[in-house]
Amino acid sequence: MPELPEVETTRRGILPHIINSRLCRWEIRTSKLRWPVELPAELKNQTVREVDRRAKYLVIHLETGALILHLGMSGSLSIVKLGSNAGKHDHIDLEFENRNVLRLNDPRKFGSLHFQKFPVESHWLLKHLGPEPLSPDFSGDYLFKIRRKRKLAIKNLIMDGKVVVGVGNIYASEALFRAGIRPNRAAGQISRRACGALAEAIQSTLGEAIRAGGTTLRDFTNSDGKPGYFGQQLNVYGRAGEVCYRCKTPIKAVKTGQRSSFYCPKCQK
DNA sequence: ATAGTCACCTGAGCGC
DNA sequence: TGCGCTCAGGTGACTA
Repeated sequence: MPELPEVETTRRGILPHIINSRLCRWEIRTSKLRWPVELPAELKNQTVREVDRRAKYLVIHLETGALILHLGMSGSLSIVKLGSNAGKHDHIDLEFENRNVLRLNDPRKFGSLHFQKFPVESHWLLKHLGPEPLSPDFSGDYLFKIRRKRKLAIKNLIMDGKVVVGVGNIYASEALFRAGIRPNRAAGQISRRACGALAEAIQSTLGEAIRAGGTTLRDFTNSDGKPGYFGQQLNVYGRAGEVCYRCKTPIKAVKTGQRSSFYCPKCQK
């Protein structure tokens, strides 16, 4: 269930349970995820130095490199006690010397796990990623510049990881609502002013969602402690036919690319 | 180079 | 209860 805020919430949730602990063994029950999962023997007994995030990838720094983990569409991580029974879609366990087990569950198997020696950014999955939305590298001016001559829908542009990372289908619709821009407007025709509003909307939407996810961190080790957008107010996503909270106009749904988008025809132009 | 489509996989929900 | 269809939070690979 992961967009950037969920991945960030997961990062903060697992961090205290594995940091400074040694990875003593692992169990790969299903290696057939998005790409074959195979971990080199050299990882054994390496200590977790840091748990980081890049885009929607969790980056678990060890001593000679890092694990790069993606949750795909349906992945989730939990911390369980050594020896606890694995369920149907519990594909991978990473066992630590403190008897904590980091367990990956992923029904649809779109997730992935790789190991990359330092420097981690050289990994092919990370190499071509655009700026983090919450970093100073991402701004209205940047968006304005990069959007030139682009004919695709603005929603597709902000969901392109080479442009900016971490904006998934839900938060793309939500950010466009905040900025007052229809999802299928051609990117190239968005004004400088609107690009500024959109960059801010992306940052505020993601930032608030991270803060909302943070409230569930305490329960992280419970398998049902699902952090994320269910607790949070969505203005348009999934609300086709219901009325806009702001103006009472019915929310519309459209397809942009092959994904559903939602918008208020009055608040968004 | 860009834009659009397909593919990977499982489960839930719906109409019949 | 069962069948078949559609849809779902992601994203690399492929095609035109």
